[in-house]
Amino acid sequence: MLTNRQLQILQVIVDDFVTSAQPVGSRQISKKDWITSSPATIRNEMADLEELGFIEKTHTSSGRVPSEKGYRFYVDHLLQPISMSNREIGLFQSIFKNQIVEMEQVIRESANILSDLTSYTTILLGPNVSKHRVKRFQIVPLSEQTAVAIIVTDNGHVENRTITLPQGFAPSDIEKTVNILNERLVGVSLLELQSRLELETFNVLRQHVNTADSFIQSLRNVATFQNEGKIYFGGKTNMLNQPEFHDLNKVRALMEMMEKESQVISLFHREDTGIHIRIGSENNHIVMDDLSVITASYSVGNDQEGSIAIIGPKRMDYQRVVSLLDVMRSGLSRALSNKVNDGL
Amino acid sequence: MLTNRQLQILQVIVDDFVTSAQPVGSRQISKKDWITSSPATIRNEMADLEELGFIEKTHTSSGRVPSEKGYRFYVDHLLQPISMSNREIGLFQSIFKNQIVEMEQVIRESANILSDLTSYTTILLGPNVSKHRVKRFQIVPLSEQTAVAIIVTDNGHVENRTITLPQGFAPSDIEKTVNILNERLVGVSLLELQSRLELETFNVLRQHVNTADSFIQSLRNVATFQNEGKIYFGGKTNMLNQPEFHDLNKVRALMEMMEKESQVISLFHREDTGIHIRIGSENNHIVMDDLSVITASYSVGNDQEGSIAIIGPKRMDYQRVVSLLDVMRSGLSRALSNKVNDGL
DNA sequence: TATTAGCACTCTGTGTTAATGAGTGCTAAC
DNA sequence: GTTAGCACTCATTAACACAGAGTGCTAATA
Repeated sequence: MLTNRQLQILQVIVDDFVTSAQPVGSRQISKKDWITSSPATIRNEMADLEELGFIEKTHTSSGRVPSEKGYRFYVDHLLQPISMSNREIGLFQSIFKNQIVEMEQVIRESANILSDLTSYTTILLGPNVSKHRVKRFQIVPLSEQTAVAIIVTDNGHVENRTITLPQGFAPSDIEKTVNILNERLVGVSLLELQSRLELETFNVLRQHVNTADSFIQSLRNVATFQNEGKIYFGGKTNMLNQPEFHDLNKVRALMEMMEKESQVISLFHREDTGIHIRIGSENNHIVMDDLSVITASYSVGNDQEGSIAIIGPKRMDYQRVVSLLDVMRSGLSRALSNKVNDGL
Repeated sequence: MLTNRQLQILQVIVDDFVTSAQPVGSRQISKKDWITSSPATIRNEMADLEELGFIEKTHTSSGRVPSEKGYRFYVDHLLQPISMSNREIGLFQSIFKNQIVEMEQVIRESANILSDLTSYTTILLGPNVSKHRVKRFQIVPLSEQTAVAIIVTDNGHVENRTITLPQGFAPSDIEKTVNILNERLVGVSLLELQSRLELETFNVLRQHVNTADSFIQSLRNVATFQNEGKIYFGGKTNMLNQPEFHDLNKVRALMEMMEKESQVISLFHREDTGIHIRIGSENNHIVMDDLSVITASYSVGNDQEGSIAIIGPKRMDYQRVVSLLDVMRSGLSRALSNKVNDGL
């Protein structure tokens, strides 16, 4: 168990290092006016904190830097919520107050504002369409052989695919197909769509219209969706301003990581709904060893729908980011839920 | 007018500098076996070439480097088409041969393959929707107050917007609206849609359905499109491997530039249809002073539809990139045109 | 017993100097 | 017109000294 003084010292080390990015020395700590001990005493305490694994030296005679364990302790025990400035509150309200219609726009703007306010990088995982339910099918013919298949979901998302029509497929066949699909599949979630299509409609379709196998295959194709939401970035280049990214190799590694969708998605921990913090190696990804990720999820209606992540250096302003994320999460949830419930 | 020997020397300087990124010295040039002169002679010629502005020294006693004027001359007079390797041809065919349905996927893949083959960055400007023509309108109600408006264009593109319905708007009103829109606006290009909507349909709508001003405003909104195609990137991080990007500030400036849509679009010169090369400061953008951009446009059907750009260091392999771009341009045009004409 | 002042020691960062090497320009010879 | 030879320039690198920041330890102090 840490003594009170040790807690104080750890807190100063983390706070100072977060703002200055420089190792913190005993003299620097002793200067804080709420710290009464002399540098020598602090050095002794620091030696103990180091032995306990909370802080590290970058070389024999340098000041101390928080270790991952140190950050973890800080985050778990020393973090205190802070309130936001008026400017910040204003910015948030500006996204949500306008009667905004396009969900995509709200999300895009949220990502930008978050990254502006934090000067870190924001990743926003959009609502996962696979939970949405089919509201309406539509097939619009483009030519003799091609058409566009459209699915509108209950909260206004539109999916579309180009499909190939069987030879000699008449407009009436299209109409029949659309009717069959709408009769049987409205209300089905996109996740189940593929199997329900297979079980309930293909046979019926074969009976009523001139269906070729290629057409069935096209329809299968229509019912295939990405099983993760769309990814939005904010402030991708903010990271380059952080001193830990003076190393070009790190920059490249991170940029390449962010180009790969699957790797980006693996940064999120979607198990749970609260705010989560992963520090450095806790992310299980070499590229992220010097970075921390803070995630939160927002909901639309009752479902947990999407996630927000902020990526910054391990030396991140955890307090601030956690507070901002919390506000943003609830703001987004409220804004998007209103939009959907708007008269259901 | 340059002598034959001067041409040879300039060519070697550009070619060698392109591959090595190191200033080229007289000895190095004399080693090429098709160069017969001695280093001293070459030095004299180089002094002349420098006086003419085709090459430069980085410092008093360094080898020579092509100037912008030198590159420009090289590109205008010394460039010779090269043929592609089997591997490359194979890669190209792999995109186009599969019966691909989604235009977006073809474009995305093209961008990736181009950047893989060149190890530069590719920007692909997708087809500009504003030239497409309306094939079908559709309005799908989501709730009492909201609906999704959908426009399908003649080549299968789908645009959609969420709109707000006037109070007490009945399903039959929606049907009437859709009918009026389809009767009057099918075949109109998206570019003209806004004005035609204004002139020809709003009055009719006011007569036949319970139209609120907010509804009219929503429809106006529906008819507003981005007037440039969507932007696709390939190999955004390739640039980081170029030695000229060892400078972090340049990296940041470039990355920030690529985040801004308008700046990216200004890189294209869409006046004309051929292959265009802009070298360094010819791009009129500080960030691009050390970079060259090669652009080409592809067409779908008869219209010039989209553009491809490859961004690399000024010290770029112009021959190779021009050849690749030429193949890609015609491949893309053919693939996308087939897709559209497919039975018109 | 806990704290603190003092001091030797360690490591980083910076500025200086010297040596090396690649390349040029010029002159004189071919 | 071409080329060999030579003096000169500049960038790069290594070696070295020195200042500064910080530590750990010891001995004195409250």
